[in-house]
Amino acid sequence: MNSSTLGVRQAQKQKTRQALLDAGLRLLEEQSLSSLGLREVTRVVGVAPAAFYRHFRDMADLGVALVEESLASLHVMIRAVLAEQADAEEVIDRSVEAVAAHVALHPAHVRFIARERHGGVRAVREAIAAELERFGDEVAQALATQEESHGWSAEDVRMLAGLYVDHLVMTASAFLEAGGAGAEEERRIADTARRQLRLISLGRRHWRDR
Amino acid sequence: MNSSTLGVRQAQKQKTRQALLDAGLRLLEEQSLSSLGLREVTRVVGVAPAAFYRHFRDMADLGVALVEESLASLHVMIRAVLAEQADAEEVIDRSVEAVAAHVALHPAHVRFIARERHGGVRAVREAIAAELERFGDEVAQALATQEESHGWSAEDVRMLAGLYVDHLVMTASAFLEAGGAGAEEERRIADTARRQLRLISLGRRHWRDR
DNA sequence: TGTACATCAGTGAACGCGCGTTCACTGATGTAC
DNA sequence: TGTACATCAGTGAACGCGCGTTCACTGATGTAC
Repeated sequence: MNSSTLGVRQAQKQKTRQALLDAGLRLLEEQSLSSLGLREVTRVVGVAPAAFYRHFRDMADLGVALVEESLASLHVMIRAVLAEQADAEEVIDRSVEAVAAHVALHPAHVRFIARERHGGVRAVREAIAAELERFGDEVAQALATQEESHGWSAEDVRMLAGLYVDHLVMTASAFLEAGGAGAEEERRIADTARRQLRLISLGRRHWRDR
Repeated sequence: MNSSTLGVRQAQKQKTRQALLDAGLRLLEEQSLSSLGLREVTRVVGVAPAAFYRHFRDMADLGVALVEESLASLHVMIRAVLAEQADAEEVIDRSVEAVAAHVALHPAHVRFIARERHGGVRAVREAIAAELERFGDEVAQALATQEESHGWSAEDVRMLAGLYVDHLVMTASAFLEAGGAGAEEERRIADTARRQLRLISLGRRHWRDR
């Protein structure tokens, strides 16, 4: 056994751990983390309740692990959008499409973040806040390199980045709630999101000549 | 006994009901509605568990009642801000001050709304969504009468109103989380909120000449 | 005003149930030689 | 390669506990006459 291939024992342990995370995420679609029980999770996975302790200290610990998992995929999506080189209008269209696609692909992850961002478990709230702050920093860094940000203070760029990140989370959870409501409602949400981004983009363009 | 003064019995019942709501709100500062127990609430109030059923069907029912209570005070605050006649910069300053004051005065109400807006109890989520939509409509109505909205479509005005309402909720919960972090952090949040509102206001001013 | 009866907010005991945590254990996997 | 021992992921039984809900009840308040 070398460092890149895990032994059979480690591999099996990882598998069980992932099964616990998957089961937790699934159960969290219909409740909050602070009411999710350890026995519920192990029952779904099909292991003894006590096995849980081989992987997590308690449910809050599992929640923090879910934060990392949930935001990793979002991170990839955001990077892709930021990397694009196109005019403002096109970036807006692509961003809204990317958010819609992300929600369709990872609804449980998005729901978990929206639900627990202000939820009842401190450790999880803090993990989400820290991660979203890193997102904001990353967006700010990308914005700073763009021509429209010439002459902006670092604080102003960060403020705009925060507005974008908040808008992203809002739009994602709007798509999520519309999940069952049909394509009509989804189009309405996408349309509103695009117009809001256009308005913000306009404000950005005129920021210098206030 | 006439219709305006309740009998002793009715008055006592109201008092107990309010005590249950107050206790629930207090207990929800450290957990989510979906994990709050009926017995916890009655224990704090000092009544028998079974007494709960004289007032609410279950905890979700109590939650819906808390939504109405929590948003009533916010409604009053928003109306006051909207009624103001002043230049944009002044309205922004007053709005952010009003939000900060509201959070300082009703922290538990704000926390409840932020937490349960995307929480695990459907009936409560829906009650909050419906109420925030009414807020949006009201803000839109106020915006429509302003000079800057001349030539705007109703849809565009409603889109802007939605942006303001979302920003309000975001800012309120940011103030809340900063609650214990000192005046420094609060000033930073107020400053960011003001700049974001200024940028949105700029976008609004240039919306027509896109 | 006084009396007889109706209402109903709150009681207290009881129920079955699922919870989180502990513990000594088992047996497959890993390691040393 | 084979053997003897160590490790440790997962087991299964047990524990005490608080939960939501039910029920017949009590006694203060309300109503009709």
